[in-house]
Amino acid sequence: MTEPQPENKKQELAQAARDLLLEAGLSGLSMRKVADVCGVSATAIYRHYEDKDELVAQAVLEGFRVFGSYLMDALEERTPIRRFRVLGRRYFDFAMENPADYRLIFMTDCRALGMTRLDELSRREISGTFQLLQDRIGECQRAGIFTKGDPRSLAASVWASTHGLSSLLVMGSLGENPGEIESLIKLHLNLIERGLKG
Amino acid sequence: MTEPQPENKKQELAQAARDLLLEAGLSGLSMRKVADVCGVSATAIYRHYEDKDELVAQAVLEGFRVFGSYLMDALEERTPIRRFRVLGRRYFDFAMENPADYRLIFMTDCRALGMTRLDELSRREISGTFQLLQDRIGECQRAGIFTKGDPRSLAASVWASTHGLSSLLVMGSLGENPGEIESLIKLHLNLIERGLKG
DNA sequence: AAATAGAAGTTAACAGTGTTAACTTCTCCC
DNA sequence: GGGAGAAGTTAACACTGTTAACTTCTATTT
Repeated sequence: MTEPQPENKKQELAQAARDLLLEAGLSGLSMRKVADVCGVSATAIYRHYEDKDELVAQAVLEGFRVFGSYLMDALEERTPIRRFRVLGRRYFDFAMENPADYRLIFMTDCRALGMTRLDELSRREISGTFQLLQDRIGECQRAGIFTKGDPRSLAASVWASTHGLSSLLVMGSLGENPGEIESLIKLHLNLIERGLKG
Repeated sequence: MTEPQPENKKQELAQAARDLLLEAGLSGLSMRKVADVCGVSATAIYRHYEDKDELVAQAVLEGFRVFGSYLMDALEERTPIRRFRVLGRRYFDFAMENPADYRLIFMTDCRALGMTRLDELSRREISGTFQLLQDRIGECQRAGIFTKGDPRSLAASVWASTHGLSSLLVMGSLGENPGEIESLIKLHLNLIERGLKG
């Protein structure tokens, strides 16, 4: 038990990569820097990860876990409409409280950067989120709260506008004033719900 | 007049950079490749551009011009509501017809990549687009077509959802079927207009 | 016309990148 | 004790953006 806390090197490397990623962005991350932080040579990383792409994907995976935990709060609620509302609210909460993660997950053009693993991971996560939303909309429809119509299309519409607003907020395109931001989110959530009620 | 067609080297370099960018993405672009295509040494580029960031920004600038020309079509229309509708439609047209440009302009996290010039450029363009939209909404309000309310907030809402749907479509998260895509766009445009009519 | 200034190009080089190959070192199991 | 395999090492390769020093050409000025 001479080790500090990390149970194994693989996790320590991923954590170091994540720290660098969140504070300095993709351009601030290099194999040698990660290795230095962990007191190891750069090539040692390749005993644990196939390449940089896989290391980055692993680092971002933790962000996905956090994201998932935010959304899962919605399932604690007891009625369909409350689950739907909390889902939307928690999505924005995640974006505003973890902007660096949000950018990495949803605003990084992985293909253009040649990061295929991270791309796959993101697509899967987006897919999962989409399904979660579609299910919430479906149960609100069955409860007679929302208008009838293809839940897939409705989910696409809702998810698109939610993602769009989050992106703009995270980028700072709509200002930094917390009060204004909150009122934009409220307006948006209202607009969405009104649209779904037909 | 022994030159092929480009009037000067600076433009030729930007065009070569743009070609590489559109076909191979950011990771497929390097100073040496651009130089090779133009039959010149890599360091010659620095006689025309301060650094890679500036070259890339110049290459993407052409994409902004195309984007702008799509949106300007809206101003040809003769009534406020038609201008508003065409603006939305042309936005989607641009995204679907120029996905690589769309990604570069609106889906690249420049800050995380250390590309400050491109970041600035994108912010300015986004800002301009936002103003254009806000003005269209404003004139529809004055014409009594749209509900009263802070045009800035309404524009944010509309622009967010439009950008969000475009992003998802460009990423292929909502499938590739042209018919489905078109109906999603139609659904969305309808939803927006309905929301704005109160 | 000769001289000179400046732009546009060159090569060599530096520091940094991801990644591979070959070699060591350690630990565990038979 | 001996072998296996995981985890580490250094050296090296092929790239990356970028700088410095040097040439070369063109155009203006005297």
